[in-house]
Order: sequence, then C-alpha cells, then structure tokens
Amino acid sequence: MAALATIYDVAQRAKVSAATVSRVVNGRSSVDPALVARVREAMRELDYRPNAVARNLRRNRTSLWAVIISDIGNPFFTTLVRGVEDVAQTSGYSVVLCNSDEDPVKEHRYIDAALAEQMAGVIISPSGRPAEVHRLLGSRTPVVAVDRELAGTPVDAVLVDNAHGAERATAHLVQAGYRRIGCVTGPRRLSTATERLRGYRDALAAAGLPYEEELVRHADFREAGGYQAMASLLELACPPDAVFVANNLMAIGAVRCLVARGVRMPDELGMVAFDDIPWASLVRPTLTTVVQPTYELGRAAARLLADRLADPSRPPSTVTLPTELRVGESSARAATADPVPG
Amino acid sequence: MAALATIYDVAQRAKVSAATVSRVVNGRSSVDPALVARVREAMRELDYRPNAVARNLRRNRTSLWAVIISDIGNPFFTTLVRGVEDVAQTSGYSVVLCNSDEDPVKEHRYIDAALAEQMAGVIISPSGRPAEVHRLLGSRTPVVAVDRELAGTPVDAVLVDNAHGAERATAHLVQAGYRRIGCVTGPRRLSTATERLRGYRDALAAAGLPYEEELVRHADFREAGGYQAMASLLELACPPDAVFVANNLMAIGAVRCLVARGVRMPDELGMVAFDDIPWASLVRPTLTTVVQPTYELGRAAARLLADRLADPSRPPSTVTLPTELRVGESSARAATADPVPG
DNA sequence: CTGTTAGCGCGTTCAT
DNA sequence: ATGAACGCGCTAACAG
Repeated sequence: MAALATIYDVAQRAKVSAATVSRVVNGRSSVDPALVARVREAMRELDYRPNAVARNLRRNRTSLWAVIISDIGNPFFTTLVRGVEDVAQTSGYSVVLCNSDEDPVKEHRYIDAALAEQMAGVIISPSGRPAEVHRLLGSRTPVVAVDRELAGTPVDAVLVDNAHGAERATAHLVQAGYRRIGCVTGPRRLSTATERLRGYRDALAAAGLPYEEELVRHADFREAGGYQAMASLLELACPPDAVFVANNLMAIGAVRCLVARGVRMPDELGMVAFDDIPWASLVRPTLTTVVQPTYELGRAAARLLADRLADPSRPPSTVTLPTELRVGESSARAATADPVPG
Repeated sequence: MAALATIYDVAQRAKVSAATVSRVVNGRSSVDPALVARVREAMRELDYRPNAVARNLRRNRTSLWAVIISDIGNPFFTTLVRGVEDVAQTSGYSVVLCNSDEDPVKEHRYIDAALAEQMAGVIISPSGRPAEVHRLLGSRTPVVAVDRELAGTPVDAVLVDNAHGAERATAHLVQAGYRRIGCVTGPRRLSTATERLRGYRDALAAAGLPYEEELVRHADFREAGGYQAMASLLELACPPDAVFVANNLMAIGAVRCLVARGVRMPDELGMVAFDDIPWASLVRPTLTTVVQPTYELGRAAARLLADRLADPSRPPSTVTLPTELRVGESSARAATADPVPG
C-alpha cells in the first residue's frame, strides 16, 4: 500500500484545485456535478482518506467526544457509555472512553489529553473536585457532568433523584419491619454519596426512628469497601437489622461479607441497594434495588452535549431522571413485628 | 480565560525562538539552563499547553492507542483494558477505548477513526474478518490482536490456550460422571468459538464418548444467545446431562434459563463455563469455570504494541497465556454412576 | 547552543 | 462556480 494520498493528489488526478476537492469532501456550497463526479472518482482510485489531524488543526476542533468515567469495572458506567455512544453516532461524533478509576491523577491526565487533543466535548463523572471541570470550562470545552453533581459549577448535568430514591429504599425497609437500619454510603466528596445519605436520614426521620452515626459508613463505592463496611457494622455491640447500601458494587461486597459470616438475608439482615448489576437476578436471595435508568442517563448526557455544541451560549441545564424501587427477596423479612403488612 | 497561548507567545515572552521553546517542551538536546528557566517561567505565566493536534500533524503520528473491544458489557474486556492502560501509562501513551459491540459496521467506523486520527497503534479483539485488520496494517499502523486469532494475518497476538482449557473443562465433566455433554459455543467466525469447540471434541474423543452435532449450539457470545441455546438443548428429545458453555455471558444466560425452567444444577444438569464474571462466587450453585488471566492479557498486548512501536520491523509474535480450571459446585454431581470419584 | 526557514494537510478567504 | 494563496501550531532541517 502506497503512502496516504493527500488532497493535492486527488486534486491533481481530478484536474481541479485542492479547494474544490475540499468542498466536495465537506459537501460545501455548490460544485459542478461533473467535477464532483471526477473528484469522487479520483478519491476512490487513490483510496483517499481525509487527514483528520490536519483538519482538526485548521478547524481548531475535532469531532471526538471524551467520556471520562470513574470506574470501568462498574456496569453502571459501561451501560451509560452505550447510551452516549448511540446518540453520538447519530450526531456525527466519535466517542473515546477514558477510565479515571476514581483516581484524581488519572482524571487530571485525561483532561490534559482532552484539552491537548482539542476534543469537541467532554462527558464526565467527576471525581469530586470542581477544579478539574473548571479547566475544561476555562478552555471553552463543552462539558456535561453525569451521575454526580458539581455544586457551584455552572455546567450541564444529568442526574437521578438520589435523595428520593434512597428515601424510598429506606422507607421500604421500615415498612418491612426493620427497626435498626444502617447505611453504607460513598466518599463524602461525591454528591451521590451525600444525597443518598440524606434520603436515608429523611426516611428515618419520617418514620420517627433515630439517626445514629455509628450505623453509617463512608466507603469507596467499590466492592472491597462494601465488604469492609459491612464487616464493621456487624462487629457493633448492637448491629443493625438491615442496611441501605448506596451503590451496586458495595452491595456485592456487603453480600459477600454476609455469605462469609453466615448471616442470612433477609431474616437476620435486610438489605436494599442503590443500583444493581446485570446479573443481580441470579444472586440468592435476589436484591431489592433502586433501579436507575442507566442507558437513558447516557443518552440524555449526549443530547445535552450535542445541544451545547450547537448553541454554546445556552444556559446550563440539569436533567434529573427518576429511579424506581424494585422489590426483591433481600428485604422481605419473614417474621415481622410490624403492624404494617410488607 | 484568554485564548490558548501558542509556542510563539511563550517564545516572545521568554525572549527566545519558538524552536527553543519546542526543545524545552520536548526535553530535546541541550538548552542553556538559564534559557530553560526563562522558558518554563513564561510557560507557567501564560498557562501554556502544547497543541497536540499541531504536533501530531507535524510528526505524522499521535501518542494515542486505540483499544477496540467487541463488548464493553463483558467484564472480560473491561478487565483486559485495565491491563492495557496500566502499561500504556508507563510507556507514555494514552488509551482511547472503542466499543465495536461485535458489530462489523461499528468496527469499520472505529478503524476509520483510528486511521484518520493517526493513532499510534491499535489493540483489537477482531470481529472476525481479517480485512479490517489489513486496512490498519496496510497503513503501517501497528496492530495487536487480543483474545481472537486472525488466521493467515501476520499480526502480533495475545491469546489463551483455548482448546486446552476447553478440553480440561469437558474432561472434568466426564470425570464427574456426566455422559451426555452438550456444548454452547460462539460464532463460527471467531477463533475462540472454534478452538473451544475443538477442545470439547477432543475431550469427548479421549473419553471414548461420541460427538453429536445435535448437542452443539453456535450462539452469539452474549447472554440472550446463551439463554436460547440452553433452552433449545433442553427441548431435545434426549437432552444433555451437562454442558460446556464457551464464554461467561452465555453461561449467565444458560443459568438464567435453568432457573426459569426449574432445572437444578448440578444434579439435573452439570455445567462448566469458559471465563467467569467478577461476581460469579455469589451465584448459587457456584460455577465451575476456566479462568483466564484477563488483566495479564491486556498487559501482554500493551507490551507487544510498545515493542513494535519501538521496532516496527520485528517479526509478529503470538503470546499464549495459560488458563486454569477452577472447580465450583455446578459440576459436582451428587449421585454418580461413575467409578472415578469426583 | 540557538535562531531562521520551511512545510506537515487541510479549510478558507479573496479574486476571478 | 472555481482556483491561488495563506496560515492553523508545531517540529525538523539547516545555519550560524
């Protein structure tokens, strides 16, 4: 295979100027149909492929979206990415995925790359410090935050009703007859962690139950953290009789911990998780979960980004999607002292 | 924030030439320490960030690796990507992830993008047609195939001992006392599907059991396919008493099918799967699986790519990593007519 | 060791 | 409707 053909090679072969080839390639203005045909023919013959790098340099922008997610091992994010991709395709953009792994250093590096490569836009689940997103905004790179809120930062965002979902989850445990309900939530810097904790608190308050610090754990939103937090709750002098776990991977860790210690669900301990994993239905007992519209979150984020690219002056907007409580076996206590039927 | 500073802005401020700034930025040759200091100072003051697009154009290459995987919903691939990333970082490359979704059209599009953006190299789990990889090779873009073989294509590759792993898996079922063993494998165009099927055949032959076409299904390596294939096997006049399922997602689908129909593992049906999912240990009964060194596969692929970039004339090499049989409960038949203890 | 010059491939004026 | 000329920001030659 010969070296890559340039626009000049095509122009020469079609006996037109490079400008005309450029116009044909980009479908610009009106070019004589006969010339169009000649140019297309020459392009085919030379297997011409426009050099995107040169084009990007000239245009000062690319047709690439960076999607920076915080945990590629979490099905929540991979499903979300699918939603982004599907919309991006139809809008003429390509998606490049970056896994920050909840590591601020990696996040910083990927934002460097997005800036240096002049990415057209960025969809990000922020690690928690708004400074990183400000770097993007400062360079006039459109940004959409997903999953997590960035307080005080004027940026498009797509979220779910975290507090409300958590409240319903906790209220459901109360209804099922549990009375000493613990909570395993995420890092304090993440809005998903604090909002879900807030919902948990609100539900307790509404039920007239006390909020006890010793029943709350801040873990890392990962499996190992969920395992440890659960273990630590079980070691309490007076352990909880149920837990609300604020994300999917930690719930898996918590379940693993219960299995390891022989604690039976839902009788000895009830559980509700926020978000699930694709194969949750195979785990016994099946988990009661707050279901998120994950794929739709991705689509909504992509639409927001496309809209902003089309009109950069648009004021930032936040889209909040609803969650849904899906009741499984993990919160169905057999013998309940509660007057309200489960 | 002002518009992005260019190398000339820095040069002007530091009272040197643009070439000197370039040398400082790239750590090239020896520059007078005093000038280096002035340049660095100016860069800081102007918040200078090199324009990667311009650099790429000049150098005719980028420092980006495209990793094109065939199913972002499969933990196998996401774990593999982690391995790639970790090596890429240390080699000074950034990874952009592309999800072809086992769709030749998407794969084609991503290869277009990799070519157009002049990516430094590509790591790909090929959809099965060598033509796509040839496009890359033809443009002198270094390529490493992972997971799947590309017969007749001279390309670096990282694989596992598929046939051997499948053979051991099947032999294990025979040992456990199963006598009518079915197989759910993947699409015929993928080497992983055919190699694992071969291992299954070999094991049957070694055990003196007949190979029966009606016990073999070619599905799509996804959950739905596994479900359907399992359902179809169960509908046989004389259904199998065990199955070897050739990938993780299809195994999940198969298990789901068994649950739906009330078929009990391992007594009514034994199962061994090739590859697992991170949460397999929570599924009851636990699955017997052929474990792959997934993360290592990614690391090996990245090292191969880095090596080739360092020395493009190196002949293509294939790295084959070993698998390991991890025995779970799904293949432990209670009452066996077999003389060999399980 | 440093500066000057040229051009990577393309899109975009401005003429015609 | 078409083409000539310029420059996006950077780095590789070459001079000095």
